[in-house]
Amino acid sequence: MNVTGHTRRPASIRDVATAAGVSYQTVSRVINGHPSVRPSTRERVLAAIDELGFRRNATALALASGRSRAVTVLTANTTHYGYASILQGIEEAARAASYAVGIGVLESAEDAAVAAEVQRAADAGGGIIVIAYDPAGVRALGAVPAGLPVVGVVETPATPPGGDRPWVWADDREAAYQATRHLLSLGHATVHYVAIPSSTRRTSARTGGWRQALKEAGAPEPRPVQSSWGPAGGHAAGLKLAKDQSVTAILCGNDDLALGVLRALHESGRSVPGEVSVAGFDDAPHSAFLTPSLTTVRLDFTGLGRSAFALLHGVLEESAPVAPHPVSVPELVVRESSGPPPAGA
Amino acid sequence: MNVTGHTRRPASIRDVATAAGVSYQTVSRVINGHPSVRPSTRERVLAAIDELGFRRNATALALASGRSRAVTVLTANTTHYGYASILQGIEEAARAASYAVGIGVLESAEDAAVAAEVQRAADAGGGIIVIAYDPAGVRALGAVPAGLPVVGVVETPATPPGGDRPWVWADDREAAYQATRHLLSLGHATVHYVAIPSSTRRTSARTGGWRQALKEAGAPEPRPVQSSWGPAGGHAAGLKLAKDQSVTAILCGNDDLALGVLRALHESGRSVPGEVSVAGFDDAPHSAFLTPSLTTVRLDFTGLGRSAFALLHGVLEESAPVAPHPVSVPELVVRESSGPPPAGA
DNA sequence: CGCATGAATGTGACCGGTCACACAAGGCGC
DNA sequence: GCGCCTTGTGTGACCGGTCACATTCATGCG
Repeated sequence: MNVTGHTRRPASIRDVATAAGVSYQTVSRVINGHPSVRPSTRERVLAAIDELGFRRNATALALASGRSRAVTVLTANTTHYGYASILQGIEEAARAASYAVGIGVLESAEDAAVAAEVQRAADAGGGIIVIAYDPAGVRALGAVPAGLPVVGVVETPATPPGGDRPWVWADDREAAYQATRHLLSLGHATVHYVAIPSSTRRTSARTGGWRQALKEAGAPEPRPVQSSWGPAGGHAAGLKLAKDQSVTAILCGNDDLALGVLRALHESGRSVPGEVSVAGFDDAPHSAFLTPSLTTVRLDFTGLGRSAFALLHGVLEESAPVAPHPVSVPELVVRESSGPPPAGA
Repeated sequence: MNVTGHTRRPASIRDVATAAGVSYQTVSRVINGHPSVRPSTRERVLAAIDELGFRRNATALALASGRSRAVTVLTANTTHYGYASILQGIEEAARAASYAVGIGVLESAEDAAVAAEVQRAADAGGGIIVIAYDPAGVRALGAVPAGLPVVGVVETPATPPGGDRPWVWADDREAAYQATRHLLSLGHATVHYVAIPSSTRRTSARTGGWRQALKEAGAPEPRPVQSSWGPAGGHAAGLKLAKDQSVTAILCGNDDLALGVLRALHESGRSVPGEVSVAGFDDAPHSAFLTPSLTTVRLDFTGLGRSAFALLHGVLEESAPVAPHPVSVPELVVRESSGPPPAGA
């Protein structure tokens, strides 16, 4: 090991070559595991590498070979539970594969801003993963120039794509369906829905699953309440719904929204689950500890992130066969916030 | 603009040079804003750049010049509110300065694993920001080889460092002090503390602020309850404290912990704030919407992240003067979860 | 025994930029 | 009219790897 205190320029393969008495190309062969290197030579080179503390320069590798072992994740948000968990999953998988992970935040959904951010991601080299749950993400996915390796993390598509499309998704349509059926099965006449901002299409996957469950049960379909991502949005929506005495069950587009709704119901003097049942979406870490604890549907966001990376990895390197990603089954988690409707209803 | 559909190799400065009828060096001068280029020449080059859709190759730039306009953030976690917010702040500032942001997660605090992750960050080139609120982070900060540009985001240091040290921190010591004084001022005999895992030192900054407030008030100092980061840890700690009828005020190391404590008190039949007051730390987005809403101390994590980047930016480029980062003042947010102790106590 | 074959290694060019320096043309002072 | 400085531009080497090809030497086979 290099123990000299000087912060000298790090050793290059030519330094190693000189130290080992071979050509730089032989060093290159050794670090790349090329078979036709005499064992004794390999030994000497490895010794020199160790002695000089050589590390292969990632920048030079990227420039010379074109491959860069890097992913850039484009996302509108890094703090919300779902987004953060997907990012975590990507990072895990990327680290395991020795890939570097970069992030770019889509602060605005405006076309020019999105395009600029996509450009930056493209400049970084390597692959791109776009989290396309919102308008900014959807636009970014669309703005990625053809030919670049990219994978989208999207809502459940209306019709499953050809199987080889570079997209992954959690089955949030099914999740919404399950949650709605759960509430209906408790005896509620219908279920109201507080929606997260849709990705761009008229009907988001979550809304679709909710609607389907209502339709199958012959329940009336109330207008969904459009909201934002955070608890404040849920709070506002909750205050509105609380005024309507006929509302006995509310499904929320995510757990943060549900939190706001719970608070609004509390402030309006309506008890949960006595008078109104509430269900969330995502099973965020805090949901089990709320009072009342929140009935919700768990989605495996971390696994989704891992799948996204695996798919991209397959696109970037021929090796790993691009198995169509396993859509994990959402899991209904029944807690205190849902129960039968009040007797009078 | 290049409108041909072919995914051809992107244009290099030599392509632009040929198109504009100049040498590649002149193109280099134009894209770097070098003054001595005849306006008419500059014009022609810019036209060629536009026509070919030329973008400067970041990898080649990094290799040739040594500067890489990139930051890698090393952190033990990306999903907890504080960490995620710091990351968000860093990203914002980095984006504004046209820097790429990479992340590396310290999954284990084990020395070898930490060292490997630090190596990866170093390999990426550019600067490093280490979030050192926990043992893994602290070790990573220590493992960064001398000579590399690095900034640490740390707990309030016991004695403010020389002013030019590449560290930033929020005043969490003061924040804990304020929260504790608030609870004492309501009439509580003392305040119990549920601690997040300390960074490594015996006494964390938060613990120190709490202790100081107790000491100044002449209040007895109960043993802090060591816990984890998430609500589950707070729940366990809360169940223990709930059994002790003398406990009337609890300060928690963060809002997630406080959430778990609230739940534990609820399950134990102890009312908040009637019998027990609870205060959190960080003012996470959901804290205002809990029932009861959570008294907490707000820390500007996003601003902290921005400061960290600004400091690193100053280290990497001589330009921006390295103003010592402004330690923002924590803000006590009094909500429903704190009140006077029960009459009998 | 001569030659094709393959293993082990070396040489030069290249990736796309930057840097140091050379060089031509024009303006100015003397 | 000469030298000198400044402005504008071009040439070659270099950053640290990879790639394509050349070279050397030992081996197998007709």
